[in-house]
Amino acid sequence: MTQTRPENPPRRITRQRSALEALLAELEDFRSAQDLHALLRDRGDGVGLATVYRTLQALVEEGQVDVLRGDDGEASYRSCSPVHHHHLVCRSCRRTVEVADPPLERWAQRIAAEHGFADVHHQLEVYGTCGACAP
Amino acid sequence: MTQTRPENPPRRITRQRSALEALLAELEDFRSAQDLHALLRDRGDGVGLATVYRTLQALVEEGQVDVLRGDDGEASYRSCSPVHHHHLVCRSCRRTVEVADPPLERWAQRIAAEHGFADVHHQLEVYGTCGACAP
DNA sequence: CACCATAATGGGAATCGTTCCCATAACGCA
DNA sequence: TGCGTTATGGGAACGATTCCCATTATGGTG
Repeated sequence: MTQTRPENPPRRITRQRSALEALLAELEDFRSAQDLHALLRDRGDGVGLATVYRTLQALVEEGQVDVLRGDDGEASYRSCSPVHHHHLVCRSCRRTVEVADPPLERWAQRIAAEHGFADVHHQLEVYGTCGACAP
Repeated sequence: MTQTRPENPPRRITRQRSALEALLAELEDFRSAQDLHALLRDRGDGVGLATVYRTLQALVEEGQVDVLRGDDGEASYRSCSPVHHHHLVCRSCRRTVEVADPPLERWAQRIAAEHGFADVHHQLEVYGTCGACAP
């Protein structure tokens, strides 16, 4: 969904970055930056909030992390696979499953073309209530 | 996409609300609240910013307006038809066309069921560059 | 038409997520 | 080990949105 940028500006491996990547690797749901910042602090790997934001941004650009904007505008992050995919998100606990790309590409291209739009890109999220959260 | 709430709390028709609805009816692209606020001011129908936000919120709840969150988290609004639909948005000028629901409902239901998710809902937006904005 | 209970308004303060600034610390190649 | 450069972090700055609340306007009603 996000393209890796062509040039590779030297990116250093710092304790902070490693800590954040490690944390993200363990989580399987979307978390806000503030959330991640707090989790790191609790775990002992304190990282400045500004750094959390910066690093998260970098990870998104690299395509290693997906962002999702909540209805309140707050961004949530989650590590993701490098291939094109979409998400099935539990609206209650935010647990997330990556799902394959549906046969939508062709449809989107056609619809867009019919209206004179080019360079098409789509964005799809599926929301539901997961088994564990069902009453 | 948004359901009309069951009860109908008396909603008064004020000059401000009418002005905003009229403005929205003329526009066919997503605009930020601040944008709409400025447009109203320029046009002579000054409306307080807080009121613009409140009214916009009400219109969204009533299903008369769609919201879209930009990458920067800023919300954009646009009047919309009452039936289920999606959007084809120009990433340059934000001009928007409502497009029909693709044959996705069934796919979403199936995928969700496979993962134990219920009460499924999907959200899809298609981005592209419209004819007028193509280089 | 005047009256009233109540919902709506608006200006400014308050929130809150996110970014900026910049002096200091850490990385990694030579 | 040394050095040029990038990363860090704490606090200020920002910008969108919401809150507060005294004032005003709406829409029945008598």
